[in-house]
Amino acid sequence: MVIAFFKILNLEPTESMMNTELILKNVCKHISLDKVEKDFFISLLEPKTLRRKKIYLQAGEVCRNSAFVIDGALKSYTIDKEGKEHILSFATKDWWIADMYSYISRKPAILTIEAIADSDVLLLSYENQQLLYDKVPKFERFFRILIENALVANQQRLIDNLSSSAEDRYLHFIKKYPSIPSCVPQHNIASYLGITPEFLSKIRGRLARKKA
Amino acid sequence: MVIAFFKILNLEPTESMMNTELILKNVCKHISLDKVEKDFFISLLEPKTLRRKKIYLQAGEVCRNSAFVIDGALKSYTIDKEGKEHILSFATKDWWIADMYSYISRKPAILTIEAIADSDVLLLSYENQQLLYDKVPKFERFFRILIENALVANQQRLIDNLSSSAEDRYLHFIKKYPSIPSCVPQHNIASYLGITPEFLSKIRGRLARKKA
DNA sequence: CGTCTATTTGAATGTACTCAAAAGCGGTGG
DNA sequence: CCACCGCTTTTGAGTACATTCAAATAGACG
Repeated sequence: MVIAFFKILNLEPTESMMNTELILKNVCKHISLDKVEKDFFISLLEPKTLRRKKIYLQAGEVCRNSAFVIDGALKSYTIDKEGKEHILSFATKDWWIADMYSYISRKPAILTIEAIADSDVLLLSYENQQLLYDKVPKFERFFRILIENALVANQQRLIDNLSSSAEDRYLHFIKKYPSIPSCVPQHNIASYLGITPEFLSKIRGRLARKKA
Repeated sequence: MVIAFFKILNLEPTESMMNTELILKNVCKHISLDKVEKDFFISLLEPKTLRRKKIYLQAGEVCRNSAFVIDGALKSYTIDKEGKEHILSFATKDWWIADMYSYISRKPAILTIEAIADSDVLLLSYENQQLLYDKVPKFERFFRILIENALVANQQRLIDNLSSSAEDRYLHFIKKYPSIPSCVPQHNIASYLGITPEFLSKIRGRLARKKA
């Protein structure tokens, strides 16, 4: 909540306040940047603080930004015709989140994005991203790689959904994302796995009994 | 099967034989190319003909190429521990197919890719793709967009799987890909939808009776 | 025409869901 | 500090959706 603190004092956030280290490290995993490029990139970001339950993007609006999570946790989800929430993705520290469809097509978002916990994010607007592509073409590569990885992860998840039981999917989830269960309510995890909260509870009961 | 014909005669396929129009049109939907760039791109492609049931990529091997389908139909799938096949994607005319994970990581493929019908494809090797990125950076953009679209489609499918019944998923599928049911056996569609062939048959029976 | 594979049909079963109610768990105020 | 509130999780009984297994039909190809 560092950024929030400076916001309250009504100071312009500076680089040091923004905790740019994390995002630069994230980018430099895939491309190398010199000082000027780093500074330019950082200058395009807008820090933002979200309180728990704050809806950052409402389905129906155009998603104008990609958000990089510095701290906290967000979720993206759809609401079906019966009013049920289905979580497409979580994003915690060091992850990006957006309604990809809306962001790239400039059409109304299908997803709603909401803070699960108080969160600090850095926003990169679509316009700034295009600017970035023009001035520092390396970023085409960075975001291509980012999306490639997202696609692969998504495909894995799809295969998982097609081939595994709810129990196996849950076990796989807590193994792959051990940090998430601690910061996300259980019924959200059920939604992500595509099962009801009641059933997830029963699975957990069964597993606990099995272990004992 | 034009390419196959020339292969039999042992002639080097030329541009005109390769039906490059389709792939160039596919590329030029997103980036514009001059003659030299087009020719260079085409020079990096390798035409290949696959008979029905031919396994083009075996899980465990490294996926060295992306395949663009000129004609025919392919599927990518995994086999689970119980020996059941789960189809991740189909590819017909004007689509790309690869084991994305293996292709970008150079690690053993998770997916097997197989021709469902006799097919003609154009292969772009990983090395040639890197070459292409170097010489014609616009292609970074093209493949980024391609993957963005693939990611969005995948996310949609995931949401669909989380939120809809098998019947709704089937209806959605035949609406979205009306051309596929005619060239793909029904049990493959069941596998894609994540249900058993028997159950898909029952759904179809129910729908037919409903309509009448 | 016979063989092989794909699809359909039916009965029994299992996995996951619905609905309802109870128990747990922070917070907040008296 | 305890009592109460709202929200999440657990538990249980009954139900629905989808699977398994087995057998019958239908289609495709030599």
